[in-house]
Amino acid sequence: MAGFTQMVTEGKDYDFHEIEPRWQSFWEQQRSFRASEDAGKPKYYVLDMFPYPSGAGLHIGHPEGYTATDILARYKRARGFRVLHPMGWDAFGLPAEQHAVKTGTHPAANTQNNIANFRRQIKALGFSYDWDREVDTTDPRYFRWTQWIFLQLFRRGLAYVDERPVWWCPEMRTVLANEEVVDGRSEVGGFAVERRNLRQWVLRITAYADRLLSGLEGLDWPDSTKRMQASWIGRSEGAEIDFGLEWPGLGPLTVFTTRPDTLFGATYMVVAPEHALVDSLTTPAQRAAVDEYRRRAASKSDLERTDLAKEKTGVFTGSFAVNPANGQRIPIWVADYVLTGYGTGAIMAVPAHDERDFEFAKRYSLPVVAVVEPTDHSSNGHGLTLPYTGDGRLIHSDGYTGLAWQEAKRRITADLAQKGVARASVNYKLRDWLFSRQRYWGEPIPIVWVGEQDYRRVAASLGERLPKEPVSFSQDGALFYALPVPESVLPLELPPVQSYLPSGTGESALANVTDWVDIWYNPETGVGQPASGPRPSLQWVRARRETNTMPQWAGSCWYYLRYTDPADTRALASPEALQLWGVPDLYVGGAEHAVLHLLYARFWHKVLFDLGIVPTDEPFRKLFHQGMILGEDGEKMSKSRGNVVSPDTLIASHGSDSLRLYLMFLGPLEAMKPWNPRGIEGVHRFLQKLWRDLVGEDGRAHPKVVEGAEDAPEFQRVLHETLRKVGEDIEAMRFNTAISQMMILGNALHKEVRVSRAAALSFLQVLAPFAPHFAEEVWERLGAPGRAADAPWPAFDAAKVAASEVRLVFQVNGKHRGDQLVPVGLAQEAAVALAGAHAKVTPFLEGKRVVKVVYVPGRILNLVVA
RNA sequence: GCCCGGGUGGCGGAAUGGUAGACGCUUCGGACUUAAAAUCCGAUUUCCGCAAGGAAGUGUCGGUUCGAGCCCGGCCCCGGGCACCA
Repeated sequence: MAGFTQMVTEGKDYDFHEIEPRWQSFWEQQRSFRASEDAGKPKYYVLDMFPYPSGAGLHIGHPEGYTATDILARYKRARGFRVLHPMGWDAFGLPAEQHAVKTGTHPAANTQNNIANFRRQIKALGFSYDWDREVDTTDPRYFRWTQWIFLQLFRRGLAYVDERPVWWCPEMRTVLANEEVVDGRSEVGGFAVERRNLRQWVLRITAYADRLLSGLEGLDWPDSTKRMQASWIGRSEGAEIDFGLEWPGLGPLTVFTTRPDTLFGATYMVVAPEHALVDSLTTPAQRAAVDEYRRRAASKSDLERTDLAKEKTGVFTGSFAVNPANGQRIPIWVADYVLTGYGTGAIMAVPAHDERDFEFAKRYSLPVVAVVEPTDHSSNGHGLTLPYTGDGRLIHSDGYTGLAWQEAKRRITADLAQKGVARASVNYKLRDWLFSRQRYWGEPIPIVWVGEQDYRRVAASLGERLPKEPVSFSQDGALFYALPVPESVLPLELPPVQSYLPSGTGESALANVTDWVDIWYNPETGVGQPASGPRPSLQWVRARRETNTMPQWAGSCWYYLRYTDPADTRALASPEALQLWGVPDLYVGGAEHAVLHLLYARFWHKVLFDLGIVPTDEPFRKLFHQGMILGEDGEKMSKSRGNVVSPDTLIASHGSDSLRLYLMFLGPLEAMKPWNPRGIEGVHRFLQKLWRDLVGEDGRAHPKVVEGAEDAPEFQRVLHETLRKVGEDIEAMRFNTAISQMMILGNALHKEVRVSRAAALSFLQVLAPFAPHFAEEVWERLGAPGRAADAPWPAFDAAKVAASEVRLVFQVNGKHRGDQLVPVGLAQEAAVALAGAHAKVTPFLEGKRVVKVVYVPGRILNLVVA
């Protein structure tokens, strides 16, 4: 034993207060868990969703997932893998900014304090992270590459600006994304929000919709998560159909429908209040009513337009369209149950076969024509309850009547396409990703805005750095064009500001830093100088910096790549590192990220794949969600309920090994489960008992642990069963049953008078991933060489697991009537004979005839009697 | 409304279609102690029984099977997600 092995703790008691910090500092000093880059070993990359380092500190939910991945990381190392197991900080975020607004101190200061606290808490749990690879999304050396990725998106035409209605929170004076608005209030803070149009950066994630959907198939993810992503993407196949208008000058009114087969049942049309043709379609007589309706719709929040819109409303425009199937004149209505953002913002209404259209038609007494009836329906649509949305064949549809609806859908689409009035079409619910925030504490978007003439002048020299279609917006009659900042000046850092409060005009605090925002800009070098100063030379152009910053999702979209090569200054990660580590083999985190984070990261990853930067087109092959830990009362933990359990408190009272064990013993990792404050006593007692059985009065090996002792066969059986089961359970992430089995072995050990040292050491090895401090400490006390963590995983001996005798259960007509120890491999005849002689069984056979024998060797013998 | 997941002792939970309740908590009894804590030993699904033993039992109703917590169908309850996406 080298170096460190002087026993600091000589005590005979299990003193975790001394043991745990001792091993933690040992690991820290030795940097024991640096990822081995030995290419001769198979790699295993196990990733946790990195936390947002909040001021509240670690929540009990964090170490739940982290313990699971740590067990896997330690287990895989023992199995000969080179393991990448990193940790970092998703540190941009609103709370830090709000804190900065309140205190006037830079958000980075508070963020670094929180990180330090999180790091301390995480280290106190003894996780085997490679701390040399820690990443921090707010570190300019990190977000330099977040910005770099943005520039790649920009140049590929995947980033654009758009004036669009977004949630505006007057209280925070900032814009919120849809996902931050819950029930018409801000998710953080619970403030009222309203709609407001603002210029926004948007990422064209819809361009990847199909690949994001089809890519799900090969992933080892929870089905529910895959389903959620699929329904979020919401692909639907149908057709765009042109309806002629009575005023030909307007062109056609185009709708999207998934049911072209119901075209003959279209009895009216609906356009969204924001539809471009509403004005032209409105007749003078209807003008007042339509204008009033549109005004009311505009002032409604999304909440009112969706959740509360139990009763559909609308107004007639006064115009008619022509059904291309039968030439019928059908009225065009405006109604807010049709959404602007989906399809064409207009629909053909088929009340007989759509619940929403049916409801609307009833309310406004519009005609209802059934054109599909169930196949097994014998009458001609009489007695059919409408709306009918099920399977069936067509009726009242000239030329298509009698066809199954799926076939009719194909034929009608094809026939209309032939005439040039329809096209097969695919639509997605997925919308482009709003990618800007009017906030200070985020990655600055590396863009400057210049006038049209300047853009033309410099565009040629920028070549590939620009998208094919320029990104521009107009303001007060002038056009502004987006120029990317050259990669050479990245990172583009946040300038100091007087106040962190958003400007209040819809821009971030950056808008107030005049010398930073309004600049003379050199497009070649990317250098900016205050516009208040003189123009350095004619090469420089007048520019305004982008004042939006990126949303919090940005940094978490690619952090798993940075871990492979966290200090690289030439690339987000070197091709060698990306080759060496690839993508995570396992990703563990909460189901609350099932859609957004995981979808956004997949999107960026696919773009990076298309750029040839990453070797795979999916980032997370295998995903696992740990379940939430509820409070003692079965409710979600929250400060207001006063049911929050703190890791710090538990480490102080029972130690981190006990906490780790209990977190895993609570129940299946994926299950939602309540915290039981008494429960941790159980696993703590298990460790204490084991200590007393292995460590003697002198603080060294217990006298019952004997080198070379012959272990009792039953003890050997339990030991090898444990070696087998713990390994299998870790692989399957069934940590709770692995711990049960170790407790069974602990109980068996306790009953033995003498056990071999080898058996004790094997036990410690399988325990080590769960309770690493304890295992190392006892390993050393027993005088074993090296570290438990470095010893190869103990193999189990199948021959020792098998018992020579098994308990065979006798059943009569499927009911348990007795049992008996029998030799393994007992023949059926012998088993039947034993049952026939068994005192408990014979009464049930009395006077009966055995008509069937079911024999499962080693398990049951079932005699079916008549 | 639609799509998932789940209902097992006082509690958390175990159970390749083969002894339901492993393991732990709780509670009760015993040992040790002046005493308590800790520790150790034992019991702990319900009902009947002094006992031996018997009967019932995995939300509910039915089905498949020699045998169902597990498979199939209906219903009830709980949790999660989506929610005018045409």
